[in-house]
Amino acid sequence: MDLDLRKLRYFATVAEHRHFGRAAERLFIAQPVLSRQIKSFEQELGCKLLIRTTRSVELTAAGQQLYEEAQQILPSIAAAVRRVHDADQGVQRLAIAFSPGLYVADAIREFTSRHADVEIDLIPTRWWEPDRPLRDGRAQIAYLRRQFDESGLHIVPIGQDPRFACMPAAHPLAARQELSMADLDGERMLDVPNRRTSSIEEKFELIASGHGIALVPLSVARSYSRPDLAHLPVTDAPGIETCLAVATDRHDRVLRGFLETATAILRRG
Amino acid sequence: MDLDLRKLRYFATVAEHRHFGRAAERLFIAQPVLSRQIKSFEQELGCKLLIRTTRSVELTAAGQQLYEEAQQILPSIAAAVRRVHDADQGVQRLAIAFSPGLYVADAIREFTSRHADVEIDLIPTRWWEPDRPLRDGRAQIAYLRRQFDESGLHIVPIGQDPRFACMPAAHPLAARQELSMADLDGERMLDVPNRRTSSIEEKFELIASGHGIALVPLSVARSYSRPDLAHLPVTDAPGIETCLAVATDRHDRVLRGFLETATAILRRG
DNA sequence: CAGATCCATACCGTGAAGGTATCAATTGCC
DNA sequence: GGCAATTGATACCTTCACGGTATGGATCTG
Repeated sequence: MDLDLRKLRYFATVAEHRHFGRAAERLFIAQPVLSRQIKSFEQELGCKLLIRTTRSVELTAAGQQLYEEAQQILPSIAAAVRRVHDADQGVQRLAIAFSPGLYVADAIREFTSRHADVEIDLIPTRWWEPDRPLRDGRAQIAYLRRQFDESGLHIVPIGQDPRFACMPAAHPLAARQELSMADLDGERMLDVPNRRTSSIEEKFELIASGHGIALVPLSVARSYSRPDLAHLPVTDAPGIETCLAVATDRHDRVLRGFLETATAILRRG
Repeated sequence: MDLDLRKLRYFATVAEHRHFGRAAERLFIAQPVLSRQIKSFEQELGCKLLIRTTRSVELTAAGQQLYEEAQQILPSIAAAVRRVHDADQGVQRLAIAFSPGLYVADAIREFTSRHADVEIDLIPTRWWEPDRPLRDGRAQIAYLRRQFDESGLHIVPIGQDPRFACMPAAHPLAARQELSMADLDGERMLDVPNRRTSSIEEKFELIASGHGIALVPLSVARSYSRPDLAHLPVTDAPGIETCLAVATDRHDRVLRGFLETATAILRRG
């Protein structure tokens, strides 16, 4: 019924070396023991894993699949045990779910500088279900763009993320204090990432070299400031609403601390 | 050294019930056995997991952490074993990595209808490292926007995804059959999709409420059609290059089949 | 054909897991 | 306060899985 992790490790070593003798040596056990363990493992699983001749060891389809699974499972178990030991040493932990569209680096940097003892787990989510890790308990906080008000979640709007126009410092508009969307009419706007740029850095390269102007959220503008680029607030651009969702059943010190930090970040602008 | 999954299951059951007797009953073992196994488990891990009095059972911090880990580990192991059994029954499997910005549903639907015997694993990636699952063996195929030519990956451009202008249905241009980039001069263009700024849904909200026009790939236009939006092909807009990356070390029938399907999809338009 | 290589089998000792019987401690009732 | 009930821990026994050594059978090599 339970998968035996020791046997899984034995199997993974044999699969890696394709050789019982060398695998046994690596595992610090005698070769006959390894043969017997693998055989027993195959019986427990109910399927053959290895095709052995006296001169070669090959993987069956099931064996190949199990080998790939083992390469996921074994390190993840080791990491889990490490986290348990950390918790035993008093390390607090906060798992934050975020969709790729949301910029969380500032809040996390600020939070970790204040709470150096708290370990952060970043859990990437699929953008169409940003609340999933929250619901299945894998995260305590989730970043969302729009407002979910589904049951069991507590939504905390942490502010409008204002948008900035990013342009070359030499651009005529760069002398202004702020802009409106009307000022940008007729400007060449970069719809990135496009065929030439996919990284945000390349985007700023393009802007700096005069290929156009882009609208970016405050947090991006702040973290990519360079002397040859100007960022101007666009007063009437629709802000991007960012929310934090927290599960209703947990309200500890760490969680409250992060909410405060995240809110403060956006407020400060 | 190896975590004992049986003991982990025992512990998880005790943690769930907070009661040795009932947990033992659920596990179909005698209560003293359970007590001894938990004690042994704590010694193996090197930390206390439970605070027991004769009338109550509580979790320590380490115990709480381990309980959460167990809720991830145990189902994932069961799923892994299922996949191994599937593989043993001849079920082929294909893991596809994709960043949220890339639309893969059409290709997958088409592929599964042709290869009903192949199980698809969808692996969401962080957009800044879309090739990660490929490199660590968790996926056989990765969707990318731009051309990575890093070592060990084989890049297959599967075509230009033509771009459509998305605008309110009431917009003057919406009556046209097709557009050129010149027609869009002076229009307010929305700087999305930008993985750092906005969800797709929000983008279409903005467009519908008259805040601008956006260029979107065909696949996105097709899957987000709504009555108040119009999508018109832009004949001279540079297409968005979509690539598939495959690990160089695997070239089986299933993988080749998917490449063909994905290419055909984009060709058909 | 002889020797080397390599995996499998046979057999043995140790220890962990499961069982039953019972103890010790706390709670609750009278 | 004392007694019964509840609950987890301990003691002791049996079985079986895991480790070891010795050896067999098959295949490749010179």
